[in-house]
Amino acid sequence: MTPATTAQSLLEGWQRGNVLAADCPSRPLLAHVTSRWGTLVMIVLLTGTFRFSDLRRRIPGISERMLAQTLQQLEADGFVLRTAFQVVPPHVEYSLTAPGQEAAAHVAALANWIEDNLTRLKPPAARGTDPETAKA
Amino acid sequence: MTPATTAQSLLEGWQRGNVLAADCPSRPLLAHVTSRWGTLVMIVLLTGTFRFSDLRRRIPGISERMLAQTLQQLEADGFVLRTAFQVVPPHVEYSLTAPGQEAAAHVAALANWIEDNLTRLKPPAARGTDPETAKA
DNA sequence: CAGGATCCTAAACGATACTG
DNA sequence: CAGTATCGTTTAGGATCCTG
Repeated sequence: MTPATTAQSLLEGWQRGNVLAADCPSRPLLAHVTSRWGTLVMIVLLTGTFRFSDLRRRIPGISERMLAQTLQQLEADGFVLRTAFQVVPPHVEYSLTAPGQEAAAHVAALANWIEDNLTRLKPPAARGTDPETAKA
Repeated sequence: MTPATTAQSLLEGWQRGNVLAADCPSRPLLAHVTSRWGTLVMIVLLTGTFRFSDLRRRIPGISERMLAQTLQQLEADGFVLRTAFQVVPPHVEYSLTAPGQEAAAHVAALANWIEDNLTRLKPPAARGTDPETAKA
């Protein structure tokens, strides 16, 4: 850590509009939104407001821990709005903020593009034997 | 491996257009393109054709291994075109395929959106003390 | 120059048990 | 119901050395 960590010096390290810089503030945000579960949570929330359990059911394979963690990140980032009703048993609803909806739209656009263009990419045969799957 | 692995039976496991299914074929593709370095490689390649060393220099912080691995994945997926000239010393050029450019455009759009909307998301104070950074 | 091989650390992830 | 705490496993990622 350098002695003079002023706003000025911080700005010197990365050019504005450069996601490539390792210390670009947008990197963690991008990471959260493009993370394994972050992507799916954003896509699901794009379709409505849901409770914790609803989200778990709609995202097959996600664990409680990962869902909670992902939601907290996205909330801290300002993508997700968490609304807790003070009742017992607890009732919490999750939805997208206004910026969250815009970001989610981009994420969904990418996901949809990939689905729609699967055949233009590598042929099914190649996809079946890629290193990821065949590593066993 | 089930006895009848027909196209039909494969289609039964996941509904078309559902990235949420754990076994959706688009998931690995999405994962590669949204991976830490995959994103950056795609964005850089969107601006032109580059050699291995060029890419390393343009993506600060990436290691040889990760660059090689990322490029191989993206090539296997059909996003990246690898052109090797048979000369010594070796000369290899990387560029985006046609579908790769479309995919990269989506990735870049998301990254740019985040940069442009940083201030609409959490205030700088919150970003400075998020769990990721302050975990030490 | 463009990687492959190897070894290692850190982080992500998952399962389970428990609590207000 | 909506999480937290803890633990163990798996994977991503990094450093280094080596080769065609």
